[in-house]
Amino acid sequence: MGIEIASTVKDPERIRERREQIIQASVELFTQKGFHKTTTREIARASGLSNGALYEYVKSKEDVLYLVCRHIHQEIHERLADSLSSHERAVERLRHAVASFLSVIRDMEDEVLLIYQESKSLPHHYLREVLQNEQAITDIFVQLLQDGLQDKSIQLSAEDIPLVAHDVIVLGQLWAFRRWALRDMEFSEFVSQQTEMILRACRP
Amino acid sequence: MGIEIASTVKDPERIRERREQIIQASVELFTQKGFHKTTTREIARASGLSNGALYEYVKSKEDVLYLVCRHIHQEIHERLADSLSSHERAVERLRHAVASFLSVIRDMEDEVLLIYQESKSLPHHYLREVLQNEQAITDIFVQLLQDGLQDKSIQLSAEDIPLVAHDVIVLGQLWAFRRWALRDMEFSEFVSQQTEMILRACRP
Amino acid sequence: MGIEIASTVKDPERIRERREQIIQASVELFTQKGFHKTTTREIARASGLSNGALYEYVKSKEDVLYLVCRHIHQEIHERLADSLSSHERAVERLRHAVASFLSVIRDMEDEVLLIYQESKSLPHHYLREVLQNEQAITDIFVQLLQDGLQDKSIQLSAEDIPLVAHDVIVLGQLWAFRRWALRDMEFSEFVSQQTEMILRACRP
Amino acid sequence: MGIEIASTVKDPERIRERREQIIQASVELFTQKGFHKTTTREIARASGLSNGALYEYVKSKEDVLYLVCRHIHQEIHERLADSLSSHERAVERLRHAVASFLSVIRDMEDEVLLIYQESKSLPHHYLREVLQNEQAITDIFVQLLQDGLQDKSIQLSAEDIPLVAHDVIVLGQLWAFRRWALRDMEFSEFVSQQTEMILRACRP
DNA sequence: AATGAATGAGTATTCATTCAT
DNA sequence: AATGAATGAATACTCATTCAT
Repeated sequence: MGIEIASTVKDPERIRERREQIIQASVELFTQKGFHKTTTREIARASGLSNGALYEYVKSKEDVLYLVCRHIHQEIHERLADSLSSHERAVERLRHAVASFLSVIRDMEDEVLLIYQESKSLPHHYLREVLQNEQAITDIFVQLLQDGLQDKSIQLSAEDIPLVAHDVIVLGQLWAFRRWALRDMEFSEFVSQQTEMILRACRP
Repeated sequence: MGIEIASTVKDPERIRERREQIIQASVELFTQKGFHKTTTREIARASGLSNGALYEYVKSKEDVLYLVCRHIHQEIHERLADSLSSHERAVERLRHAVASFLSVIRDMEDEVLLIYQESKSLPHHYLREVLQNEQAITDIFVQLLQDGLQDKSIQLSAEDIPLVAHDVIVLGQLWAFRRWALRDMEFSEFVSQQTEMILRACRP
Repeated sequence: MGIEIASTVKDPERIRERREQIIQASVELFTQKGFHKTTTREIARASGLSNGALYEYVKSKEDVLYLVCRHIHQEIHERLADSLSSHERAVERLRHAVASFLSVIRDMEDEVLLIYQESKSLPHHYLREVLQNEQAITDIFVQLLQDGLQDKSIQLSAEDIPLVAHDVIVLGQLWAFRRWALRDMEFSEFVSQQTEMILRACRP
Repeated sequence: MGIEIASTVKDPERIRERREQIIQASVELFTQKGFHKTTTREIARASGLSNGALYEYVKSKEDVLYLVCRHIHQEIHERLADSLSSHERAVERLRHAVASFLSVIRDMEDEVLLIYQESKSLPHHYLREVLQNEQAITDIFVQLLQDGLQDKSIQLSAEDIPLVAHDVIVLGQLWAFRRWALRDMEFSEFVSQQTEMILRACRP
């Protein structure tokens, strides 16, 4: 899944493990210092690898950024997908999904910000992939909205759905990238307001 | 207004002109290549200045970034403020303000993105200032919402207003930073959907 | 006296005045920060001149250093020459000269150090001149020693005189360039010890 | 011994070797062109290292200067200490030490000058160390003079000893930093005169 | 597979000097 | 005579990447 990254190492399991280390270390570093101000030496050291070993699992610093972005998206996607409820009415499933999504955003504030701020440094082919992953998350809400259309628990014209789905995403991400403006707000308050905002869009 | 940036040049008019050149050139460069990948040489050359002259108007590369961010915010703020209508009912003034804001975002897509992606590279004291400017823009909508509360054309609990104002901002900026997902959408379509979304939040 | 330094300014009196300012400012700056770490801008500013005006009275930064070195030597030479006493016996005149010389060194510690540490940065033709000035000061002691030979108040073989004169100089300058080692020593103590050292060399 | 200088290289033996190269090259360069006019590129190239490799063995240009000064002092100290004779009477040991010291100064003219002229460019903590090393050399003579006091072969009041020791040093260094004035003098002549001067100070 | 030393291109910034006004 | 803006060469230091061992 995603773009294959070349490695000089044969054992796939070892590759998996080492890249796991690299990703853990890099998320930490990138969120703290930013991609450009993090050196590959720092990445190697924090990953428990030597300078040279790093380049056996990755061909460039940009590869690391891609791995990190992909990993973050995977985690968000997975957590969101896992939380999907099985209420009968789609609108209820949506309400739950929004709540879950907001929780994920809260837990992964720094990571969400990281993707927004650093993904522009990705080579084009990686960026495309990353945007697809972002879309895949959005599509979860697209699906829920379509379900709602079907079961009539949501009132929207079909062509409005894509944008509404994006709206859901950014209304959630707001918690991450306007955090500086929301210092005093309780997360629960945020959840109820944003949920209300979104659900209003789904009523006639 | 804003943080004073030292210059070795005495003539204030000349400083204004040259910094104007620097800003124009840098917006272009930063939006195309990003702040880190742009060199000061490129900035100087594109500004029509020599390497040395650049540093007579600015003390560091970060100064340039701050000037750029401030400039962008000023332009957005000004255009938005100028467009405020004088309808009797606040809700109408809000509707117009949203429309204007979205136009501004459309015109300044790259600049909006620039601030989101590069402002993290600012030294702390500059960043604070930049965030204040972002807040100042948000406050325009805070004011409109409060007006609406007053004249009863908007129904919201007072404590919800700040977040709604931020919602307005990100629902607008969405056009800029999720542009890749909206390739097929007409701007007018975007405007009407987002306006609807926002106004729904203001009704009982 | 000394090497003529070109100037684009005609009025010799004005040149004298301005260079006086330049020298005063530069002695201060060079002793504090060293020649290399002092910029011509600083020199100009501290001299009360504009950047450009500085270069009307001097052709290069090295010119300034030369002016400074010459000025220091002139002052030392003058103060030493002025203090020469008229005792009948040369050995007494020598004793007084040594005392005067040590006073001058004490008063001009920083300047003496400056010449030792920075004169190597002078272009060759200036350096030669500066060394001649240093020699001229030494020659005052050469003369006194020769006088002593003549009047028999000093016992030395004639060929030893030049080196003894240099010894006098460095035994005096020691106060300046090993100051860090003499923190606890009274100047008067220094004077009496060094005088004794020198006079012993002049006895049979 | 001395201040530890950080290196990114692990193998201590390699560090020793490379720094040796760096020191050799830098003594040459610094004595010829001075510290400020020598570039780090020149240092690297003359050391047989790449630009980057230089900075694996040293963190700054000032580090190189410190290494050079320390090396010079070490060599002087070692050669002087090694030459100490075992004559019964301290005054004889002193005479020999002076002769050895003067030989060392002659062999290391440029290096002695280098320390005098460039050590002011050292960061404070390095300068302190360098002055301590200079003092350590002086202390060898302090010790000899004290021995002489003990065995009565030298007549001095105890409190005069420190300054006399410094006198010995500068009377020796004179050969290095007033070389321009001593072009015609035989070194042997210099030795006998300075030795005589010093020994006279030690007699009643 | 791993190490870590080596490479060298790249970059922000400074500053002596010039020159149009 | 004076100003001060402009120039552009120069330079210490960094860091992604390679490669011998």
